[in-house]
Amino acid sequence: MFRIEKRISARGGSASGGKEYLGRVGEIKTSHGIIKTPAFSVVGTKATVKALTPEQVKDLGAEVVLANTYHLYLEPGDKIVKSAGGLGKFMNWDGPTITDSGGFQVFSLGSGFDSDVSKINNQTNDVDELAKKIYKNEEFLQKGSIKIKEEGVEFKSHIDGSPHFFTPEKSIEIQHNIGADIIFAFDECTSPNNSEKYLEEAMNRTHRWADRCLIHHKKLNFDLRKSASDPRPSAIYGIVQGGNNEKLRKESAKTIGAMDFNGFGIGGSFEKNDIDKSLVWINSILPEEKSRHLLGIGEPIDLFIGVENGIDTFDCVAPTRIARNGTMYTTSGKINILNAKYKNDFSKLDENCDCYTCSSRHGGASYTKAYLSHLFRSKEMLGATLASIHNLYFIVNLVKKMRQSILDDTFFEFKRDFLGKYLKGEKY
RNA sequence: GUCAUCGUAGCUCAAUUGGUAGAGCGCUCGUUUGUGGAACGAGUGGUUGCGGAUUCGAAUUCCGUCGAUGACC
Repeated sequence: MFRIEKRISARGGSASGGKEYLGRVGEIKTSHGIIKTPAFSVVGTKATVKALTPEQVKDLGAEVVLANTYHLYLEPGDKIVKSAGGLGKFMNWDGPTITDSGGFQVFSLGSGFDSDVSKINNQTNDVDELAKKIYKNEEFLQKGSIKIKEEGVEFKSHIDGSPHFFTPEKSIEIQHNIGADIIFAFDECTSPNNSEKYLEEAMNRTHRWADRCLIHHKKLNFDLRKSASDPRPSAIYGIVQGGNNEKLRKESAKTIGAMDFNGFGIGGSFEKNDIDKSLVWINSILPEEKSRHLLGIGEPIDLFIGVENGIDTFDCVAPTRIARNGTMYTTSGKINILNAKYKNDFSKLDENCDCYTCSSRHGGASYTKAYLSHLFRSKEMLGATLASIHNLYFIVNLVKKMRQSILDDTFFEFKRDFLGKYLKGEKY
């Protein structure tokens, strides 16, 4: 299902310094179309890209949508999605789809709950402070609102508090009902505040779960081929864990990489400034002929790091989430449209952007910062829509440009030019 | 004109029998990386209409004054 077209040239220009690079351009074939990689998958957790119609999502250039197992299981229920004809039909998206397994919710509703940790660790290096956090975190895991067991994970619904039990088999079953083209193995997404001992324990559990997911997935696909007149079996990706630990990351890549998955997800937490190191550890080990998805990463600088180091697909809520809250990407960095200076600024959001929000190519005047400022200040829904279109276009297109630059042998020049402007001279 | 009620942050309002002024919204700034997030955090902001009096101490009691609202002449 995955084909590599071209690799970042090791000899390509002085910027590469003759180093070997893992980055590549390729294609993933799904039964709902081809994903040209590297590609950014937009996130539509509950079978909708928040604030946008599927037509708008398509128009801004998105190729693939990622939805979430846990959320769709809770509402409206995976059986309803199945009855609707699957995720794509249900939400009126005819392109490729992915579902995440619910493994991230083990983190976000578990040790990440009610705390300010995210999967990117950008916090203190103070050893005592870290020790305190690790202690607090593991205390929480003992008595928190989720319980992690060998068999699976006990959840409490964030909607009504009702109890639910997810096993690897259950997650795969739900994902088959939802019916995305690519599904993920059920894993445990760990926190940056987990101790090494816990990371290892969780990683080994994730590996055992990966095995169970694969077996159950094959069984369901086998049944599907026998019964359906138009079988469209999904592909399954295994997930590499191991946190920010070199030994564990390598071990996980080796173990998961050796299993019979169609591709791989790279999950868990990262150190903000060391994402590239982790990716080199992992992607040097994963079989290169299979595709790799970096879960939940989507800041421009991180996307460059991912593409350079062999990531084929990404997904991230950042573009849509920050858009709804008034932050927008521009070629010269992020701006908060709610800042006072934009009230009277009648310039375009981004002079260099061709999206619906910024460009007059769409049959009218482009929207001004002053207008967007007004929409956000008065909490008008259109603000979220225009900002989401812009941010998604910005990110989806950025990755497309990276793809083209690899084809043109200008990846490093493009990276230098883009980040030079985006970070306004800051070091990267 | 008379009587009543009321004047507290930009706005709407709090403040136990007098103990030295708070909230929500707004405003300013920040955060957001497999969506518990159209969310969250921080900051700014008042000689309590004005002038007196009583008291150790007044947004709170008393007198005067200005203003608002209502009722009645």
